[in-house]
Amino acid sequence: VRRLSLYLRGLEELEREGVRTVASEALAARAGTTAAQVRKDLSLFGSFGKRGLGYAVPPLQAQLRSILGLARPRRVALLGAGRIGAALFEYPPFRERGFRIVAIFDEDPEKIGRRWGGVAIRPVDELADTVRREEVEIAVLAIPAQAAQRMADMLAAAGIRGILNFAPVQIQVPETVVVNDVDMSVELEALTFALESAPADARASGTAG
Amino acid sequence: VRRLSLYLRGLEELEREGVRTVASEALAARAGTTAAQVRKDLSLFGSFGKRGLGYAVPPLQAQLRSILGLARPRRVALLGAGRIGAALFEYPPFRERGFRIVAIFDEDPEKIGRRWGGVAIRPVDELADTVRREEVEIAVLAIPAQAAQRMADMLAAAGIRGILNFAPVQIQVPETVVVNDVDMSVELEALTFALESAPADARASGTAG
DNA sequence: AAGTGTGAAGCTATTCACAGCC
DNA sequence: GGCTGTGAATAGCTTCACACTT
Repeated sequence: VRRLSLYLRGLEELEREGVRTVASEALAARAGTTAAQVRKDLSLFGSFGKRGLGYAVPPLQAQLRSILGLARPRRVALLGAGRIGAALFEYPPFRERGFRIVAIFDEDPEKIGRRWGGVAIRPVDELADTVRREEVEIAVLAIPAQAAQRMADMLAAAGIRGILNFAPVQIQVPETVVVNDVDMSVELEALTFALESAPADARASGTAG
Repeated sequence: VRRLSLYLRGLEELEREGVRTVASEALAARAGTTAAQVRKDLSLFGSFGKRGLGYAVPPLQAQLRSILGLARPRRVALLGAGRIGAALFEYPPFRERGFRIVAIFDEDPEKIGRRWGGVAIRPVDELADTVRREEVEIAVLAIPAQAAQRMADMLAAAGIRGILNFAPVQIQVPETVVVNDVDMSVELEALTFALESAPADARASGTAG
């Protein structure tokens, strides 16, 4: 599934380079996978290519955006105005893909009331109201582990639909909420595992899973 | 593989709670998986449990640390002293697991010469020397996409063994280098995909893959 | 009784190979 | 001739079920 997102990125690069049409082989190289994989993945959602030619870049881009649910902008709340929150708030790929951070929350009274690029940092007790008023669909959890479950409960109660969780803890949510975890120390440890267990035959790129 | 890392975290939590012994069932709950999965995963590396009792927390922790290559501290270089770099530099789970950031690099002359908690921000042309002198094993790439391949080439030439890549681009490295990609916008798009394709039966936690 | 370790079964994902279209 | 779409084959991963140990 997340390969689709890599294909979309590859197509954006190709478009910037002025390429109009692309073969599965070339797209696979950009996404770090194989031509057969690209074709299988895409054919799962429809027939987008032309035999003998390849895929037309702009239409396939539009298709992928639609499949990935990026056809319309998404309203996002950021929880946690610390360093990770700051990094995510300014992260260009988010806004390029249509994610709009419309609300920021923090528990630190020092931070509450400040503004980041026109968005006020609010106290957590305004969460439910703000989520509803601003029609927030997605929350990004950039807070310490011990606060994560509490915030997840409030978000679920406020009717959020998805959570991108950067907190290094497993959160429990009702079935109505989709969670995706991004765990940076797990990723770093996957790397040391690969270093430890394959110091000789270490194969490149993405093998650290 | 990255479940091992989640088990380790669960064991650390359990130790803080004073628990001495744990069943696969309970550990699975913390890691968001099943008891059978925990037993399979662990049995792949040895027999760590006692039938009828479960796993002894501290020894299993030590075993997992060793399997994950965390037995000794790892010397890390941070490339990119921007917002993402700042977030990662201060990220407590990294230092808790024995990752030591011993060098920081950036291309911005404004930033070069500054210090973050005693570590100087250096220009990129000092990279090879510093990596060797400081015996850096791992690099964290927290830089824009267009600079990533260039930095990866320099790191590979300097003899780095692993790269944790936060840049939203696929980098090419020689076989001697292991790369692990962390792509935040891919993760966010995996979430919107799940929202789009399963608005009704959305199952919780980790389903967004 | 409680709970691991593990073969076997079941399932999902990837790769192969090639017919069919441009 | 080049390249997609896709069944078939393969590989990898997860769940099941239960013998066996404490």
